[in-house]
Amino acid sequence: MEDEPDDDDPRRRALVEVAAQVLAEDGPHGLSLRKVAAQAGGSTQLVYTLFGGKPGLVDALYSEGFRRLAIAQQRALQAAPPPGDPARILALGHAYRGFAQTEPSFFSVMFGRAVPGFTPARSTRAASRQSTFGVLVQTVRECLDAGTLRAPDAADLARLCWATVHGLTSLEQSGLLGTDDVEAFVAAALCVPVDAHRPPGQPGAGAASL
Amino acid sequence: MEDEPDDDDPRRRALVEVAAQVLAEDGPHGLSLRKVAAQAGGSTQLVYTLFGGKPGLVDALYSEGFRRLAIAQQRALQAAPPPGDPARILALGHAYRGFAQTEPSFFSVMFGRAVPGFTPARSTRAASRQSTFGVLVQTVRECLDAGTLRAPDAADLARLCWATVHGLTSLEQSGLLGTDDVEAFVAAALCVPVDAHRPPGQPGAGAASL
DNA sequence: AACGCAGGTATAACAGCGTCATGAAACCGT
DNA sequence: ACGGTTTCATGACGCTGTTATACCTGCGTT
Repeated sequence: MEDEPDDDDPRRRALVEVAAQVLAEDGPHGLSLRKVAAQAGGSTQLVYTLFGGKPGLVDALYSEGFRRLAIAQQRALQAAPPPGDPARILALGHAYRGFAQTEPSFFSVMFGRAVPGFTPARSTRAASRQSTFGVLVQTVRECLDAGTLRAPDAADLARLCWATVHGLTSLEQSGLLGTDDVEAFVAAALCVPVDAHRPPGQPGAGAASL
Repeated sequence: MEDEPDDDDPRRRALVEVAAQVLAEDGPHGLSLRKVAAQAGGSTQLVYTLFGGKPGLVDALYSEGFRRLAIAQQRALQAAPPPGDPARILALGHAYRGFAQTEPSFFSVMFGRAVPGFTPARSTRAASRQSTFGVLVQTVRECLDAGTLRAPDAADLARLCWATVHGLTSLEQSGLLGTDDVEAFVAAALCVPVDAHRPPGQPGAGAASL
């Protein structure tokens, strides 16, 4: 009766690690159960006993992607100014874009329906969302509390920041943003959703970032 | 030697229409050559003679998606205030979101790597982009010329608007935006990238839209 | 210690996929 | 009317996810 994921099962973690490597190397299209199983030294049945099938494995990969994104967020915040500075929000945005560029296959699995039949489980989606979006909300809230940003609701502003950064990143990855000087444009654009809510008289985070 | 797409070939257009129907009904995962061929009353070879393979067919579907999006844009602008009013930009945003909700499978093909091996051809991507993004740039430029909006560059502001709307739409479709009252939030958020660049003293397009 | 039962694993098969080679049929210019 | 070219349908190949079957391993009982 006990069929909870049991995420600490070392065999599960090992298989997810192998699958993550295959995903990173061969892309979402090359992620096949036979390749993962072979590279893990077993048979495809392994995936079925541990994950119930490919969707289960991809679900674990989905979580793993958000876990890595959360790590990138954490590192970005550690290298950023202390809490209350809107530059921290920009740092999160750059970390987001950097993650998409470093792990485009993970990004596609998380946001782009890259694996044909897969839709993340509701609980997985909620948990993954919370682990990364919560950090952004907290960062925004610190700015509101410090008075360096003004907005009616922290979560709403965080949502808007996320959407802007995600849209820029997603369009850039799709090659639709326009090829001329993408880097500079994105760097400048990332300042807008923050500056738009900054009370006047404060120095902006500046377009000199990135 | 003549192997240009010849987009007016009625057989091509018919097959694209059938494929579009299969895509809309069964999703990107259910889009198989055998099903398209059967529904068109032929064999899979048809796709190879007309499109050179599945990527070619999907490439045509990609263009078709942007063509439909352009139509939605056109209709939205016809029902919007005359040129120069920033509300036209909002109307385009709502049309974009409406398209994503009406044709989610097309949206996934266009922006989300929904078909495993497919990447749009460079020329297809450029043409598709121009046909829809050009409209937005033009609409923004009219606002800049009318003085109802102020920004250093029309294309840059248009890019930012697109990214914001696309991010909101994409995250909403992925179920990651947050389930509580998505509609109202999106409606309000769509006003921000416009209001942020509006010279003070002008009445905003208001959050009462949508 | 030996047995029996349960669970996990590997093998092999099945249906479906995109793709391509083969033969037949149709079309078209000469 | 004929010869050449192009197109079409059929079937096969290798791949995919999934599943049934047989084996084998390990644990609890007697």
